[in-house]
Amino acid sequence: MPKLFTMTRAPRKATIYDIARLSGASPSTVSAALGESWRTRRIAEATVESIRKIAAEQGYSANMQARGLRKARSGLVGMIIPLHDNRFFTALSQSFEAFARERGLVPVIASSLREPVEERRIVETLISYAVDFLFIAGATDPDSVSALCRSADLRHIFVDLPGRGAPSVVSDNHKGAAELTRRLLADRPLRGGSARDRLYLIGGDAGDYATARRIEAFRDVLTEAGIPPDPAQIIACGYAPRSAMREVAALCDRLGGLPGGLLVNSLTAFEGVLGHLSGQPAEALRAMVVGCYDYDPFAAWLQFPVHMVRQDAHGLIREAYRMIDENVRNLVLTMVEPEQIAPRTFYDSPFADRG
Amino acid sequence: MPKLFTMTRAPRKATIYDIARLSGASPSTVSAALGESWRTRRIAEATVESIRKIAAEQGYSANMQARGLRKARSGLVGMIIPLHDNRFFTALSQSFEAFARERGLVPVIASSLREPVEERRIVETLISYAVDFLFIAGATDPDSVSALCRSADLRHIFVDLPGRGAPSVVSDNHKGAAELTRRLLADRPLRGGSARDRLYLIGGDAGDYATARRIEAFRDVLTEAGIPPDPAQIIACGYAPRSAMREVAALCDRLGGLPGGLLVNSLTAFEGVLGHLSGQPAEALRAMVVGCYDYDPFAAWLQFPVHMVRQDAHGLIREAYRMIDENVRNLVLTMVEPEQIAPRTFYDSPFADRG
DNA sequence: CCTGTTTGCTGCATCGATTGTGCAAACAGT
DNA sequence: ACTGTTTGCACAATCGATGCAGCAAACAGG
Repeated sequence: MPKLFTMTRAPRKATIYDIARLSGASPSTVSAALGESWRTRRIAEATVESIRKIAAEQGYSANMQARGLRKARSGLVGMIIPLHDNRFFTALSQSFEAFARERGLVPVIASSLREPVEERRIVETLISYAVDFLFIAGATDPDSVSALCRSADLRHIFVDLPGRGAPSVVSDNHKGAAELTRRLLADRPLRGGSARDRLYLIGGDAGDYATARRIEAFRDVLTEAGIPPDPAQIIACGYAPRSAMREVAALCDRLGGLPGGLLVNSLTAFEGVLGHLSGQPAEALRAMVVGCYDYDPFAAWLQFPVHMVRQDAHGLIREAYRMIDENVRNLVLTMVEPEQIAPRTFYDSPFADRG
Repeated sequence: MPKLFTMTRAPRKATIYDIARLSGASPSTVSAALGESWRTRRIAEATVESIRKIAAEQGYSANMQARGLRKARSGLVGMIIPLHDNRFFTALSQSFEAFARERGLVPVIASSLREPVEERRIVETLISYAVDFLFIAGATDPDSVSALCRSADLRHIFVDLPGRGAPSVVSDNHKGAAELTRRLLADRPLRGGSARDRLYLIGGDAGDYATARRIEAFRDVLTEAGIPPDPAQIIACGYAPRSAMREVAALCDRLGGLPGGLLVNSLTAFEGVLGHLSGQPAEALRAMVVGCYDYDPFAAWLQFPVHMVRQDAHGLIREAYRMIDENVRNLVLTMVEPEQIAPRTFYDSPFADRG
């Protein structure tokens, strides 16, 4: 069997100067021939052909650093997400990447882990690399990010939470949460006869835009239903699984058992909630209604039914790209509708043929 | 309230030439002062201080395209994964990113959707951007990727599946699957009295390295246990949820009911399996043992217990970085041990304080 | 044949940072 | 005071691609 890979060091990558030498043309002609500009620069079609042939033989590909330096744009496009380990954000990533590829751009996805310092560092880094535009999903401090981007003249769009410094595309959190709350109440009308006979919202950060909207909707719907919520029914304890687990345990302690209903505000919080709930007897669980803002295919099939809301990640990203394509600069705020997913439903993602 | 953002176009970003002008020093001195080389270039500490002060005031940050062009490296590091929408791969992403940041590098993560053509395009693009090294997780054609990388003198490491053209770091799939199979058998010794009284492996591509190792282990353990498997017990129907759903439905049809046990070979396949299983009566489900290669926090709490295997994504990536750091060039293959996760277990990820 | 236009290409400066080389001024040694 | 070393910095080339300005040759029109 032949040795597949020799250890011979590859010769330096071919440049337009190499192709120029080989083809007898000048570097500027080669550049034009390999790019789009050969027509306007009146390079003979025959010349273009022969140059392209040689370039292909040499396995030429442009040095994007040089091109970027000259053209002051890189072909890179950035997106900031809080973390990779969450279905909603990975759905954003997947769509962001797909649309970027469609346009011949290279997506750079960075996760901030919701750290303001990290967030700024990432933006500064992406600016250093001259990304052509930036999508910001889940910034802790949108205004400061906008200021940074503006100072570098970098186009940016806020996704999932609105900023005051650039166009924004957000989920209709109020509508999604209102509808979810209604569904939970329809399932079991928790009129608050006792503290246990109530619906509790858990998880998220009340300072966050999305969470704030959802809490608002939660309050509105309960109030409309004639059962205005007690502040104790809203437990915005952050997104970390651990803390949600602690809080739901503490709640059960206070109540002397499971609450009548739980609206969990994020998948990560739900992971924690689950850690506690699953220690509970099955019949107790069945006596409870549970909802979760955000959809996860596995969470759809738990021991107890879970009403879920699927945010339209693909739609959010599509809208954001539309704004880039149409060069929208004003402070518009586009809403994208989320979708209610009934318990035990098989949902096919836009990348369902995936592996 | 003051207008937060004026529409005044930002002045062009400051360069070392601007800083040079402002500080009275030469561009080369500025470059040295702002970098690491000022000591060896004998720039007076006082000069360095004053230049850095001015640079900070001007919000200077280096143009990475120019630097990259000159130094022939970019500070970008690439990783290819099949897709974002899967816990195992996102865990790889998260760790890849964390280690990159630690080293001051910018991670570029690209998903190939397991398309050979896309895969090559991605590698070529990353080469154009002069990424400093590349991790390849889940290539469809490792040898061809290696050839491409070698032609550009690009260091690369295979992760999760071994390549013949570069060092590899892989999970010990055989061990993980063997142990999982044993656990399933311990739970319910399926001796194959009838076709229903058997363990079935479903999902994955028998041509894939990981799947092949797992199938091997599955066979080995059953054979050891004195119940050599029938070929019909191995259904490598790919990774797509839809196809797993079809296949498991077909299997149940053939058997006239649920099989005694199911070892699902990937999370995406498991999503599909679930779509079918969940239509089944609860007591039928409880009569079955289920295992899944790969871990998902929600899958841990389904209606029926699921034995899972958690691959050590963090460990895989750590090893891969170690090889880069230590400049390993020979064709080593490092194994990282996966971990068995008992049903209904709360597992804390390395990024558990996340949001 | 002579002038004006079009065609097809080359030369050169440029983007911003890095780095090898060179060169004064300061300083040390005798 | 005179030579040799060290210190501190500036100059200019360079990385690879791009695009403006310009220049021969071919060609058209009279």
